Amino acid sequence: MFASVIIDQDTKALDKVFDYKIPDELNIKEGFRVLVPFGSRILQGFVVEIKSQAGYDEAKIKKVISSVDDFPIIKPEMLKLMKFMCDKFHLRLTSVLKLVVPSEMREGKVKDLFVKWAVLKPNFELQNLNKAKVQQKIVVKLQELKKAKLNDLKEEFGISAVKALIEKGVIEIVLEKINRQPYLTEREDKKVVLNEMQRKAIETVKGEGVFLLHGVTGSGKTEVYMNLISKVLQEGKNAIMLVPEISLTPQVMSTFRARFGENIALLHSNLSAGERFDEWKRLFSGQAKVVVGARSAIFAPLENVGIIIIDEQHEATYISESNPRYDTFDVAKFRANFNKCPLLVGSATPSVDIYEKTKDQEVKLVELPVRANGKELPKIQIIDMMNEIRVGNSGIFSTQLLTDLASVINDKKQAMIFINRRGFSSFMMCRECGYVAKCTDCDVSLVYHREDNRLKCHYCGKQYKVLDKCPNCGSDKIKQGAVGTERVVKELQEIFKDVKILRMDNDTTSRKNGHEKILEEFRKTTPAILVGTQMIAKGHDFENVTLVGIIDADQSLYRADYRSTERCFQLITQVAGRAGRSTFEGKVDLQTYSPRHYVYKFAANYDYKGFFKKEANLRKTASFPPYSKIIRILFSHTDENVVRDELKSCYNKLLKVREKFFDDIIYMDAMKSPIKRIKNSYRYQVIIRIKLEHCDEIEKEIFKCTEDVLKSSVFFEVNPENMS
DNA sequence: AGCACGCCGACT
DNA sequence: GTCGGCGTGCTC
Repeated sequence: MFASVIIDQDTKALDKVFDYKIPDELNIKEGFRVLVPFGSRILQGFVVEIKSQAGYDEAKIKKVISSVDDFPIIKPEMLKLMKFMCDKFHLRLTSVLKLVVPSEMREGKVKDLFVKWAVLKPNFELQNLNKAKVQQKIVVKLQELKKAKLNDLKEEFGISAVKALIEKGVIEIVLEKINRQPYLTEREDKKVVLNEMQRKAIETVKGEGVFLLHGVTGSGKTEVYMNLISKVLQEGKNAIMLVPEISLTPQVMSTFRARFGENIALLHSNLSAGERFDEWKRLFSGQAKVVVGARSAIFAPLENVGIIIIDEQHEATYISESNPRYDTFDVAKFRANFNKCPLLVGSATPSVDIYEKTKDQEVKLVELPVRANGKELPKIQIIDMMNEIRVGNSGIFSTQLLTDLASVINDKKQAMIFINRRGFSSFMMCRECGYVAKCTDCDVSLVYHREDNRLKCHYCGKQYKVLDKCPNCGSDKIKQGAVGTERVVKELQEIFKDVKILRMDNDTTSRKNGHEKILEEFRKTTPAILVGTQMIAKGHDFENVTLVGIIDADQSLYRADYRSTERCFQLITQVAGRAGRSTFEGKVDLQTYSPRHYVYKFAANYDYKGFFKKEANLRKTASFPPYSKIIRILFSHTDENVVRDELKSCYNKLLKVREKFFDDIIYMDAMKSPIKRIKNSYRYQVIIRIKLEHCDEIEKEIFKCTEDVLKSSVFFEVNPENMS
């Protein structure tokens, strides 16, 4: 028999399987970790296939040296998933490998899935050790103790002596499975009374298929998730639940731990590699039956999965934008299919993309239209900042917001000020009339590029001169629209001198636990104002927050992205959800320079369906996803000439594809990437927008065009989240 | 990724 | 003459 082995080294040159002969005495199956001779070295690899015929010159084939474990590390489902991902996202097997196999089990690391005991072989030859004093000592010790932990021996006597004894056949290594201590957590069975809607939702989600749980903020989605997981456990099956990293707060984790006790494995970014590996092992061995974690938890080595849940479905974190680029939803769908179980995605603001799929029942819609506690959603007031300017207030804060802040402080309550500041690129807007510079061809906002002082369209690459006068009203008050957290804090502090004002953004939370410390301080201070970016919009419930201010709602609106309106809607809804979580009434002050934009009307009324209808219509007319497909091919290499040449030859082939499918390809162009150099690599890209009808066929042809790109690394993205 | 093989410069 | 620079290419 022969084994197809992938070598655990993520390079283009090694992205193929290497065939080895399996010696009769070795019991090796698919998914096994093996040692193989590779060139002049011995490397670790993973068996992806067992076959009776070698796909290589048999005279040149080498033998597998040994297996590392006596069971497959990669389970059959995961092997199939790896192959699926390679196909779907055009990845290398070796890249996908590191998602499926924890780093501890990869190259060179054979860690404590077992205790490795060293024992003496019964009939070894002592005379060989005459001169090796250290080795003799080891033997004496082992004669005394019968067995010793291999690592202890290595530490006490040095690696080389131990190694020598193993090579001479004096010591044998015996593996013993580690029995881990179960989790010690008090289980707390809080009986939560479910409402009719929740009960109905729980009943509906069963069998195969994708379900979308659309529930307003505070409608009790989490309770639905937990009940579904309990149900699955009762059936003797396992469950996977994904949440965005940012919402995996200590409170959320303890809620799940209290509910599922030792059945649960939590995978979050604060775990050390070792702790992460421990959880992985508990899942692998079946000790843990539920995994709750961020994106990568979708690769949990659970078998017999009864449900997969993705919370906050619209979050961009579910799309991996580096190294192995993949979309978690597709991975989840594959696993749900394989396990013949439901995939449930939930959100208060589903992506336009998935909501569109509910129309033809491709995704089944389950709704939770009211808050579980029966409370009204906070009132959202749209504040026209153009009007503020007209009445002579050109500051950051509207009179309304300042009045509301003052009354919050007076009531000893709390407020959150939300600032939208993502990335350094920004749009140009006239402070006089609200004009925003847009691309003439694409109807998306232009992005200011500092390095060459130009405005660029991220969809077609067209460039424009920077404006010094508004083309609409002639005013010179046209500038980039970005306000920083620091400035907001500073100005607020000047107005409210004695009030505690906390700041939370990437700068203040880079230290470990910086996040928690600030939130903790905020929690116990009244009155207080918390100023922050995206990260304050998620998960945290502060019962004293009665006011939420959104400073520059337009920021998300005019990002150079067809999805910017959708994001703006999601953001407002989420931020608004922070206000009035408890007994107090909440209010949201939404400041904008374009108050008549349709997104505000729908967001202020919490009218998701209305928004969807409008947005879907616009996308359909403009042929943007989900009514078309955007493919981005990113080339990068340290030598700019190499990327440019390879991109060019690829582009020439693409031109032929365009000729062939002329009516289906809406747009295609090659350009520099907006961030043209990252980590010393030059980045060029091709953007192609195609109609849906023949898109699979066209996609295949497009991928073919990049096959003989040799030096540059090539990445593909479908409907990219951002184009940097 | 590594490591071998290979074809040109300055040195015991 | 050869020791060694790192460019190119292969690893079942």
